[in-house]
Amino acid sequence: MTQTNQIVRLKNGRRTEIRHQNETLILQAAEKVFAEAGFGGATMQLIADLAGLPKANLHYYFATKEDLYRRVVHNIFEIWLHAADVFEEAPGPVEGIGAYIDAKMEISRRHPAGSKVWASEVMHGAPVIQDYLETTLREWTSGRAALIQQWIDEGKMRAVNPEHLLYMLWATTQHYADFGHQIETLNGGAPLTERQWKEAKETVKQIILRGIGAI
Amino acid sequence: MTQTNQIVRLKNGRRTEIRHQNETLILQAAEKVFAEAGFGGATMQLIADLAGLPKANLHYYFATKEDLYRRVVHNIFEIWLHAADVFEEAPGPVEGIGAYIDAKMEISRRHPAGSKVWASEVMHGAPVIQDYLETTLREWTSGRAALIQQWIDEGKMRAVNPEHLLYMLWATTQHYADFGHQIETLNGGAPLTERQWKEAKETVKQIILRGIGAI
DNA sequence: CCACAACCTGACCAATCGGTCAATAAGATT
DNA sequence: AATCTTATTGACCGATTGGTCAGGTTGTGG
Repeated sequence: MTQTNQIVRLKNGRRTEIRHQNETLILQAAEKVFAEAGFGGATMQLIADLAGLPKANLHYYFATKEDLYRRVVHNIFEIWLHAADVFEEAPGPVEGIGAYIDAKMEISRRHPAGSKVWASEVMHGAPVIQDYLETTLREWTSGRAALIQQWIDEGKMRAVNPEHLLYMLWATTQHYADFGHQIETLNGGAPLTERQWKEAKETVKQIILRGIGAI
Repeated sequence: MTQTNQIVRLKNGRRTEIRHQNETLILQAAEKVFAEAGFGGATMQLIADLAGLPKANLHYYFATKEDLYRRVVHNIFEIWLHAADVFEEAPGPVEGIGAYIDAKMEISRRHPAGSKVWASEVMHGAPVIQDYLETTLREWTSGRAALIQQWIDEGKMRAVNPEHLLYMLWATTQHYADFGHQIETLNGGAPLTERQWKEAKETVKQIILRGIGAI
């Protein structure tokens, strides 16, 4: 089975490459349009125009608008989830939470569109990824909450509710993507500079790490 | 002019009452639908059904979908803005920021739909309230930032970037409305209880006030 | 070179959208 | 009771939507 698939893939290298390239192109355009207009406001025509393809071509690769949307959301969810790998290996809250804040701030900076799509999906009741919330995310959360509790028991930080601390981390870091337009407006219409991003990260880390008594 | 208007209003009491009642009814339904479906996903028919009125009746009170949406957003913005009156009268960060967190958490709890509409509007580039961001909100923000800076100068709290502190306050409190569905899912599918809301408020206040060195 | 499969796309369609309008009902004014 | 204004609504309309499909092109294996 695996061998056959590999042979086919080698022989059809050109074909699968075309498919992969076009799917990526469409997914990137879709992420942008969904972020800017929301699921309801986005149209297949807009996505097609941004991708530089005829609309019918989109439906060749993605059967429905919802299928395309689902793929976009799943891609973001993966990035979102793996940003927390730094959490596990850390010896304590200073390193673990500090690195997590850095990682999530970087996601907000590098993938603002994806973050908005994710926020929008959850805000509208998670019609597409409800099962993920109930399985993967729930496990992830209780795992990290347990780790935080362990740090508390070991005297590495003050006793705070781990769940609410996690919500604070999500909220604060995600804010820089979701409300990026508001921040930019309040910043005189200009995006945050390299220095300002650094200051944002430092401020958030300082307040939270000090707030939980880790430093 | 004023006297004439008053006479007219008294004489037309019944009429203006009908108008006021229907506008309120429509605005409440619209807030809910816009929050659940976004501007693009919301339809006048859905709003009409939720309000229990024929669609044509909506257009009698609100010329266009955008007019209706604009009114919903403005209403939220007013609530949002006046929540910060507590800020000004406070002698220091413990009272000022503490009360502000309480007020904003209460808004997230009592007006989750409105908060989502506001978040959605900003997330999509504030097409309707961009002027408000550039005028009212900008003044409001620089005013509060100056007050925070004053507290810092008076030694009432540590030196942190006031803007980023404000963003943290907005993000954290608003999160309980915008991501309420996610929180509810992680809470076993049940809304936060009275006790959990209280714990959320306390955790947020503790971490932030301690994080800025105010307690 | 042929046959087959994957890829591409202009033209088209039913459904739904925001919005209009003429006709009617209800309330207020004289 | 006559008259005027406001409120109500079913029927309707042009525009746009997601999605389909037939027919053509391109790449691949034999």
